[in-house]
Amino acid sequence: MADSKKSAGKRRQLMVAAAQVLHRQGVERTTIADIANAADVPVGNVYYYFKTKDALVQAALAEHAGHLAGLTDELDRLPDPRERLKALVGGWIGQRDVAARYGCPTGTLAVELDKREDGGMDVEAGRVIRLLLDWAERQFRELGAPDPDGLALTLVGAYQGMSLLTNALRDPEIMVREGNRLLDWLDSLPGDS
Amino acid sequence: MADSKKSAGKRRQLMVAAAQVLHRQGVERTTIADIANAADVPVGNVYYYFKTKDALVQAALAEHAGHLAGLTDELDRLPDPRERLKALVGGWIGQRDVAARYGCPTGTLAVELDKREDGGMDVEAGRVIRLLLDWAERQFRELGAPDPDGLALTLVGAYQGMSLLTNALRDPEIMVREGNRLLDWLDSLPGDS
Amino acid sequence: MADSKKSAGKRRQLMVAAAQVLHRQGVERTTIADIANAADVPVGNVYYYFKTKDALVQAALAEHAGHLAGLTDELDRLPDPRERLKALVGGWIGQRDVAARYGCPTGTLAVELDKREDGGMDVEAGRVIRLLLDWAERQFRELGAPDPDGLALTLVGAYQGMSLLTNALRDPEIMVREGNRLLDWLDSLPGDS
Amino acid sequence: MADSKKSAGKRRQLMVAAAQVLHRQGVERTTIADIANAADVPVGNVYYYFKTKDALVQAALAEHAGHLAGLTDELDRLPDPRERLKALVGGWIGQRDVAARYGCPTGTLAVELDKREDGGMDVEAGRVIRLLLDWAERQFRELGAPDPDGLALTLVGAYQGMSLLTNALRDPEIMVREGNRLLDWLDSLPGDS
DNA sequence: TATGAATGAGGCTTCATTCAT
DNA sequence: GATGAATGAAGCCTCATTCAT
Repeated sequence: MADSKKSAGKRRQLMVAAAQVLHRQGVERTTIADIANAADVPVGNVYYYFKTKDALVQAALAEHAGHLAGLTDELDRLPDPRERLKALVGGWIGQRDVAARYGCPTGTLAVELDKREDGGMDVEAGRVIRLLLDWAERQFRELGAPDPDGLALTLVGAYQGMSLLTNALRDPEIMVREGNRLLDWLDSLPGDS
Repeated sequence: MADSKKSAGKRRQLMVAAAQVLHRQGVERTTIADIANAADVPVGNVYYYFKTKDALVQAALAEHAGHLAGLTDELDRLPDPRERLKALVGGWIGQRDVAARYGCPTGTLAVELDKREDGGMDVEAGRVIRLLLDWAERQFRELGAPDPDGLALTLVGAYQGMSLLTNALRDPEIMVREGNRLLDWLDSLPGDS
Repeated sequence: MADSKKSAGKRRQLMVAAAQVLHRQGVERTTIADIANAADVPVGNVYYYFKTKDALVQAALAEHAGHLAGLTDELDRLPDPRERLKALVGGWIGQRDVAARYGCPTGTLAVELDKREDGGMDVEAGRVIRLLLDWAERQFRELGAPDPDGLALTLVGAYQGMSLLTNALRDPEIMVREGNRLLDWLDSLPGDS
Repeated sequence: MADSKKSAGKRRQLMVAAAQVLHRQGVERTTIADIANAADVPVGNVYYYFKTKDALVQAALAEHAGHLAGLTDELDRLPDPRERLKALVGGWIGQRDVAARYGCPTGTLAVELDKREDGGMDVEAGRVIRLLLDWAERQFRELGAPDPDGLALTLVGAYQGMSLLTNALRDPEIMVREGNRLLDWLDSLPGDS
């Protein structure tokens, strides 16, 4: 059973390992060998699954997107949009230690990819961020709040900003403080619930 | 006299060039040669002014810190703390095109340096960010607002977040939108002015 | 029946594909995968038919030899040796576009194999060329021309030379010009016909 | 004195080494390290003089062109064009052992480069061959022979062909035999001398 | 001080060949 | 037999750093 998964799963293993290692070490400081080791795959074999390092980075981005989609799907089960948003923020706070150490995966990746000339990989990163923006906007809209688009921008921007500060100052408490402020803000918004 | 200036000036030239090029290309993708070229200094000569690449990065950080100090000094001439804060935000909005293309210099540098193992260079980046935090806190305090510490965190966090989104989505308008929101927010704060 | 043919046919498919692809891309720039693809055979399967890449190259050489044998057999049906030789040259001229693009298959292969250290594969290439030399010598001898050996050398040498120039200068007209000169030369030779 | 040449001469050293090693081993089988070793230069340093392996190959081609120019300059001192051409052929015969082992430098290089996709390096090889064609044509024209263009093609074609056969069959005597035939042919041409 | 040149470690990628099913 | 996957040895190239003058 484990074996039947092996072959099909190796690609996945690599994606997961890439997502994690790239988040921790950054794109440029991470070698293919690093990822191969983390995935417990021989270096040469990586190229059977991904033609270039860039392809692996893209895969890591996709992995983050998938993770995010899984998270929002989870949240969508909550009946109330305000509660969904608050649960999202709660999740951020829960990740404060990771954020303090490595920052927001998508955000830091986006920053790094932006410096590359590679065709449109930065755009790809933007797309992942937009996933979150769009989901948030839907919640605000469902809530009946005015300017849901702008509110989403504010929320996600606040998240990226507090992640960055938390990371730069190595202080998880920032995440708590600003997270709670966001929770209050969400509560203060007029809306159907 | 010209000569004594020259060598002192070369060091400065390198710092300025480093700050600019590192902001645009990122730390890892920038070579010593890139910076040397931008500063119009022969490659071999760089090492007379900076022992290692890391030292150059540090210098770039210091350059950013100096620039920031110059900016806040400028703002400090304004009589009213609320106006100072609003002028700061106005400056951010004015930089929207740079932000869309390259992000916030200090923020992106901090993100990249965090991924390095090098001794404490990430801390250094944090220090630059804290300069801004401290200045903002002083303004809020002078304004008589409650929790000036938290307000500074919110303000600077919002700046970093909106810079990141602006950059990731390549849309300067985000900077305008969120910047205006911050201006309104500053106006809404209770205070002595 | 279909199946028994299949596996025998696959070997042949690979030989034909190898001959073609190696001619076009050269030995060193051609990968096993290239040949496998051209032959529509899974990569891993190639090794059931040929132990090494070298064996495939040898097979391509044999394929060229076989092709050459088929050609001379065809020509041998002509009653007159002078006509046979002229028909050979006519065939060369007819191949001018291929020659302009890729050169003479045997000649270019010989040049490349000569650079290898591999045991005697260059000798093998020489053998294929000698097939042609020997056949030409027989025709000259049958024609009663003096020094048939030397004439064969001159004829085949001229062919290799004009192929190379045609290829290097990418000009098929060279093949026509020099081919016609050879035809005149053959006509001018004293002989029984 | 030797030292003053060192720095300026290193580029040249590399060109000469490249020309020789590439002739012997072929383009694809030759590594940068091979050339670096032959030139007694550390591998990493090669890239200071030549940006890529292709650039080195180009340089080798230029070296061959230079060598050829030197040769024809030498020949141009002879008063009679027929003698110049005969001296050229004599030189070819004199090189028979090299030809038997490695073929004609320009010809084999042209064959190999033709298989590459690299931008126009094959054309470059053609240009070197054309140098020889043009020189020969000038001699035939000066001799007053009809169709000097065609005669040059015949002469150089014969050279390439006999080099290839000599190399493929590993028999220097072919060079002697065909070389002498060319000498007779040159003598038989009507002309002013 | 100034500078072109030198050095070598390390990263990405390709590919012939071998395995496991 | 058949086949996708695995493996590791090179090869090309970049670059921080050091040297020699």
